[in-house]
Amino acid sequence: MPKIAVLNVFLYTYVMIRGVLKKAIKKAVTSLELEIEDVHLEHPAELAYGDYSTNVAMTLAKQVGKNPKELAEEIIRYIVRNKPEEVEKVKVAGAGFINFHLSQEFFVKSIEEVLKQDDKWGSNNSLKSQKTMVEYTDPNPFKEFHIGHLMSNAIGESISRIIEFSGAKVKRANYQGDVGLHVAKAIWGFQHRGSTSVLENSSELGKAYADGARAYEEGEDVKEEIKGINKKVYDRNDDEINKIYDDGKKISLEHFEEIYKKLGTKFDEYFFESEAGPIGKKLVEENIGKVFEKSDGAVIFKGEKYGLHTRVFVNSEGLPTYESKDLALAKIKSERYDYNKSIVITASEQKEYYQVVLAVMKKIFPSIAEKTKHITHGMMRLPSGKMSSRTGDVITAESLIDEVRERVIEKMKDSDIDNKEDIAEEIAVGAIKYSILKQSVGKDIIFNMDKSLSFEGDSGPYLQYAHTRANAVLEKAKVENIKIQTSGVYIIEGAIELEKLLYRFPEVVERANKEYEPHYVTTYLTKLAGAFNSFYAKEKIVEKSDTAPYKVALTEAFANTIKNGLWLLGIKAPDRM
RNA sequence: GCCCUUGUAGUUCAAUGGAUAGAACAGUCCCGUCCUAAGGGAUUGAUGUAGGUUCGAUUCCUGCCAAGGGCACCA
Repeated sequence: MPKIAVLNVFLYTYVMIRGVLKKAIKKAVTSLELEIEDVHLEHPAELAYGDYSTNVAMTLAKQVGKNPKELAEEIIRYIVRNKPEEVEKVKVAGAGFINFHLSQEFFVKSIEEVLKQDDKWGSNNSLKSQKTMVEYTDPNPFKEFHIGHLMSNAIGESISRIIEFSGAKVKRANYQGDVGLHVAKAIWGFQHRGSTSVLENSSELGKAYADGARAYEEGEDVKEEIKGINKKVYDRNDDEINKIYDDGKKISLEHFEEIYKKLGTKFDEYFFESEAGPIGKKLVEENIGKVFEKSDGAVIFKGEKYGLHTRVFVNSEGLPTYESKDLALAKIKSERYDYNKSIVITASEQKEYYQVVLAVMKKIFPSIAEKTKHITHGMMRLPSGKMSSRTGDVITAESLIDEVRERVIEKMKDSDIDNKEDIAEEIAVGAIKYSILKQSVGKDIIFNMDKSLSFEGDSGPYLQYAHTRANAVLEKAKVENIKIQTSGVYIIEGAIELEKLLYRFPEVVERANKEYEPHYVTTYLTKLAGAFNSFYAKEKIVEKSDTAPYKVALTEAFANTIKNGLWLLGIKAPDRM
C-alpha cells in the first residue's frame, strides 16, 4: 500500500492547474466588470477541443445581452494578457466555449511529477487529519458469505482506500450478526440434520440455515421453537445450544477471514450484534416515553411522524431487534474510535430502514448522527431474481472466486510463470472487483457468470495486463540500459493521448473521494490503459533513438499511475501474467 | 395503496446542465520477423414515453409506462 505521508506544498501547486485556469478566467471576467460565482471547468470529450473548457461566456452572455462568441473573445483577450505558462493557446469554439490547450512543456513536466511522487502520485490532502471509520462487508456468521457481501466488500474497500489517499486515517470496521433469528434458524436446522459436530464442516451451516428458515415460514410450532432457541442463545442457558453456537460462530468467522485475505481486506475493528444487543436494549428502555413508545408488547419508534416507517426496536419477546443494535453500534463505534466521520455501507434495501435508525440517533446521540453517512450500493441479483440465502438460492463468494480462477488458469495454460495459482487468483479477484466497481455505486448488478465477468476490453484483467506490458517494457529498457529522460520536449505522435490523460489522475481521485464513487477511477484507468495500449502498438518504445528515454519515462509514468489506481480499487497489479 | 431507486446500442456499463451521447462484449473486416495478441485498428448500432424549465436537457421538474427495493415484532 502506498505510504500516505504529508505531501509538500509544491506538489500541490502542480495539481492546481485547474485552479490556475479558474483564477485566470475569473480575473478576466472581473476585468470586464462581470460577476461569476464559480467557474465551471471541464475536460472536453474530444481531445481536439483542448484540455480544459469553460462555459462562462455562454452563461454570462444573457446577463449582459451580448453574443456569447463575442463575449468569449473578449474574455480571451484578457486571459491572454496574463497567460499562465502552462497554457499554449486559448480558443473560442462551438456556441461560445473557451478552450484551453496546454503546452507540451506542461505535459513533460507532469510526467516528471508522476515519477517524483511515485506511490503518492494521485493522492491529495483534502481530508488531512480526519479520522474516518468505514463499516462494510457485514456478513453474518451461520449464513453464507455470498456475492452480495462481495459487492459490499469491493465497494467498501475501495472507498476506504480513496479516503486514505485523500489524507484521512481510516479504520475498517466489520459488523457481524452473531445473534438474532437467523442464528436460531441455523441452530434449529443443524439439530434437525442429525449432524453431530459443527466443526466438521462449515458448509453444513448454510444448508442448516436454509432448512430452519423454510421450516420457520411453514409451521407455527417450529416458529415458536426457533424463537425459543433465539432466546436461549441470548440468555446462554442451554449447554447443547451453546456448543453448537460457539463452534458455528468460530467456524464461520475463520472462514470469513480466509475470504478477506483473498479479497485483500484487513479489518481493524470487529463489532458483533451480541455486544450491541444488550446496550441497544438498555438505550431503548431508557428512552421509552421520550423517543420510543410501547405498542402490542413491543417498543417502537413512530417514524410516521417524520415521514418514515414505524419500526420495532425491542420485540414483544423483550429482545432487541436490528434497529436497536444498530443504534448501540453507533455508540460503541464512537467509544472505540474518536472519528470525525462514520461511513456505513450497506445494500440499498436498507436505505429506508437506516433513515429510521438515523432519525432515532439524531434524538439520542445528535453529534454521532451528524457524523454518520449511510452509503447504499445496489443489489447483486441473479437472472432468476433476488438472491436468497433463505431458499438456498445463492452464489457464495468462494465458489465464484474458485470458478473464475479456474477459467483464468485455463487461459494461462501456456504461460511459464512460477506462481501461476497465486497470480490466477489475483486476476480472478481483479475481474470480479472490476465488474462491481465499474458502475456507479447505487446500481444493481444482474449477475451472470458468463456475461458479467470478462477478461477482455472493459475489464480488470485488461488493466492488469496493460500494467504487466508496461512492466515488461521497463524490464527491457533496464537490460538495454536506456535511462529515463524528461529534459527534452518531444512530440511523439502515438503518445499524445497518454500524455493528455496522465496528469488528470489526481483530479479523478479527488472527485471519487468527494462523491464516494470508485467508478470514476475505474473509468479513468480503462481509458488510460487504452491510450497506453495504442501507444504501445504504434510506437516501439525500447529502441536506439533520441526519443526512447522519453518514451520509457512515459511508460514508467503510466505503470506508476495504473499501479496506484488499481490499488485504489483494491485490485492487485501483478508484474507478470 | 404509500414511499424510495432505476430506465441509454442486441448485451453490460460511461457521460461535472454543454460541442458529433463514449467504451466494452457480441456481429462484420483488417493487423503476427517487433517490448506479453488478456492487445491494436476499422465498421454496423442507443437516451422508455408525453410535456415543462433553459441559450443548451441523457442529466433538473411534472404526468404516464416499465423494472427493482422498502413499508411493526427478520437482518
